Amino acid sequence: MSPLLETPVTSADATYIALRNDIVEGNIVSGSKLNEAELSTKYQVSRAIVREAINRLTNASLVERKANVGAKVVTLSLEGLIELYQVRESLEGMAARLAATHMTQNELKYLQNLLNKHFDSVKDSQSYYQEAGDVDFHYRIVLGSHNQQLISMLMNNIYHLVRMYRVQMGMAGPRVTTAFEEHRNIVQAIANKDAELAEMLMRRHIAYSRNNIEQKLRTIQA
Amino acid sequence: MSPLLETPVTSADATYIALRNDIVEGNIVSGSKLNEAELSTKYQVSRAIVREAINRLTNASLVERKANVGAKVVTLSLEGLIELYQVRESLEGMAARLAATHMTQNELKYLQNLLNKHFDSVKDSQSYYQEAGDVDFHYRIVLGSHNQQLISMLMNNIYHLVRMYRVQMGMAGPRVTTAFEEHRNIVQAIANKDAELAEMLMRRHIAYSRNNIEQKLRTIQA
DNA sequence: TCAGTATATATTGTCGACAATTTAAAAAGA
DNA sequence: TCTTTTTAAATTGTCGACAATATATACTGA
Repeated sequence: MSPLLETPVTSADATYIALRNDIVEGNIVSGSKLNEAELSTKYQVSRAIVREAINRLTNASLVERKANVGAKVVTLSLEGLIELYQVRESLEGMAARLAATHMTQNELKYLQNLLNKHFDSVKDSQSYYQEAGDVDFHYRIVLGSHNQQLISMLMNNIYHLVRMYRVQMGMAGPRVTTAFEEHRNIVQAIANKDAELAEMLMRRHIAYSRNNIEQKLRTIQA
Repeated sequence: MSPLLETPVTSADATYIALRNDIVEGNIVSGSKLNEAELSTKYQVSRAIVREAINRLTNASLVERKANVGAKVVTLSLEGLIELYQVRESLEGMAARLAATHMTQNELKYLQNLLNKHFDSVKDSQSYYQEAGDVDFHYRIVLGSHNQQLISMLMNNIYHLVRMYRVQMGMAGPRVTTAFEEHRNIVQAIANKDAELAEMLMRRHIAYSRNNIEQKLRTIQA
């Protein structure tokens, strides 16, 4: 599923992943303080390990740390979500542009295959597929950019926060069929090696998503 | 000078900054291994502190770490530089776009002032100003985006690596007058609140820089 | 001589304890 | 009663030591 199947080698890796999941899933509530000693007993590792995990999460913007005071789980907000999507639009747009020229035939095939499976599920209205399928779609294009800097930023940082917003603000979401159309056009542009168009379409795709989410949230708040 | 004057509060902060500088400046050569015990005695702190510093540098892409093996200073390459500039183009383009709508009057004034000073130095051909002035210019626009995610990425990660390339591959560089023109047009677009244009001009500005550097490097290698 | 194995060394990963700092509670003064 | 100061508790920052892993060296057998 996830193209980067994380294989924790060290104990710190495992703790990082566990803590990250608990934060993303909301088991540790957004905004709450992270007590190192507490987490140490919870995950059965030394405080040093917990500290390392927390440090990593700080770079991923899931946690905010203040010297001599401690770390808090990031507070989710509409503004934060918008900022996040602006960055996504920028980076994933570039990823699509680069994918258009750098993607291999095999990578492209995988993507088209994914699209077909996606199409079937849309047809049968198995909307449950949408979530994972959408994630994989975006992952593959990012990987297709072959830009390590870009890949690292999105995979290690941005996407975890995106997931956190998705899970906790609950946007499994409609837009299934329209999003599919957009995906199809993006793949087409990449297949045609039209970098300019690929970037533009990806940017619009994400901008639409952002608008959609914003609107949804506003109606909830109203 | 640097808008974000780093004030190290903890010993780990100071060590991180010291180590980072030594890497950026090339005192510790690109590609070499980082021995924790060695650095521990060098900076007069415990190994735990050194480890934390190394971890931070890993996220900034200045260091690569492999579990149970160790950390190496990143190896500079033309490909790496190109990837870096692609990311810059993407992110700083977005920063300029956002700055056009989010920048305050004071921030804009500062920028225009900077431009004037820059103009004087170009006129007097004090090219030494160019370096710091260029850096500050880009910083201010990024800050003007008021997007914390964007600011953090560029300030904490990208720019350190950019500086490392600048220092070690030695591109104080010409392009003084042409770059100045480009800067002027970007500021103009921001002042006019023309987000679209601001982004486009910033992207071109960085793309030009990249081409310039690439060309320079190729001639050296040839 | 070389391949493979076993041993020794060096280096990273992990831990518990102490030091420094912040926060909470108690005491003192007005 | 309220503000300020002092004291105590809790939490983070730092350290040195031990455990686990990887790398280098020495050894064995063909």
